[in-house]
Amino acid sequence: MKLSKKQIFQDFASSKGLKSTKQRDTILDCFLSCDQHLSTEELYLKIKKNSPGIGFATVYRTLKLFAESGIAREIQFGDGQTRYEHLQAGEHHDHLVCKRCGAIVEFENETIEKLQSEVARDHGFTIINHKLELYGICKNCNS
Amino acid sequence: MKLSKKQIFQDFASSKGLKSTKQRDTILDCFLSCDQHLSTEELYLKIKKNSPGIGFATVYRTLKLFAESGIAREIQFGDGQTRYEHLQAGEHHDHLVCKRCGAIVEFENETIEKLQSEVARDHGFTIINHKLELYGICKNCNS
DNA sequence: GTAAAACTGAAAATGATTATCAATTACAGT
DNA sequence: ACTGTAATTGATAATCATTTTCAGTTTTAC
Ligand SMILES: [Mn+2]
Ligand SMILES: [Mn+2]
Ligand SMILES: [Zn+2]
Ligand SMILES: [Zn+2]
Repeated sequence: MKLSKKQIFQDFASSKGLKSTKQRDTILDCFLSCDQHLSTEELYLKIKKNSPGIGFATVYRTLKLFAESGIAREIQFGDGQTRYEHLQAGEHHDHLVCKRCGAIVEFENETIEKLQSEVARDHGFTIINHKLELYGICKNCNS
Repeated sequence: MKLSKKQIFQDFASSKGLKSTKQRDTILDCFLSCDQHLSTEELYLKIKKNSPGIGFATVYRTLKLFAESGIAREIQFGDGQTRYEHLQAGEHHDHLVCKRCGAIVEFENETIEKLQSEVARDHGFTIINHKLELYGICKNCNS
């Protein structure tokens, strides 16, 4: 059976000796209920609506923990803000980004991934991770 | 015949009504004589050796002009610094980046590029540019 | 219950980059 | 060569996202 993200984070927390606090619970709930690819500030503003009192330093700190625990992935689309997306363990995808409206579409392409491995092998590299982003104009903005 | 980068920048400058200054000449010479993928600060420090007096604001401004003129490309490898690399008109390449020693290897792969176009087409996107970076451990650091 | 260690929010600090501004310089027209 | 205007420059201040600091608070093991 697949562990829930909440469970995964709890396991991570206890293995690290982190304490359980209501702030982290609040942030985790909001993060999980939110759309993908939110910036730290966007999430902070959402959280403040229901839970004023939570400081932005805590949101920054907590999102980093989510990434470390494996339930989130840090991404940057070049707009100067770090974003976080939900990460399903073992899954991977890349992104199409609309330069006009900011829309983000996810895709997976096994052939591209394979070719990347080949390129790395040809150069003696051991790949740890990669970043593939296609920037352009989306269907909506085109029509 | 292929225009030199110096020529290209001069043409760009005059078409934009930019004036010719010794600072820009100095920065252009240093940039062209330097290795690829230098950060603004790295270039600034190199320039200061021979030409103290040049301010870093000018280096920042001038590198942006180089990018605008088409002789340089802005790149970011996630270390928080913007880097600039020489750009041959019409050419394109992607990067392998060593997470241990920082080595950067360039590669081109026509098949990957084609597959990217297909992915974009399948999603109704018109691609403007893309970013493909493979992060890992290089041959040297592996052995 | 107590004490040690982790956590928190507010505020200050950081680091890369950009904007401001007064002084300098380039250059087109005389 | 002289002049006027607009571009350029370097120093400095300002931004902006993120991180650090720190004093007070909360968790949790004993
Ligand atoms: Mn995604
Ligand atoms: Mn390159
Ligand atoms: Zn769009
Ligand atoms: Zn290496």
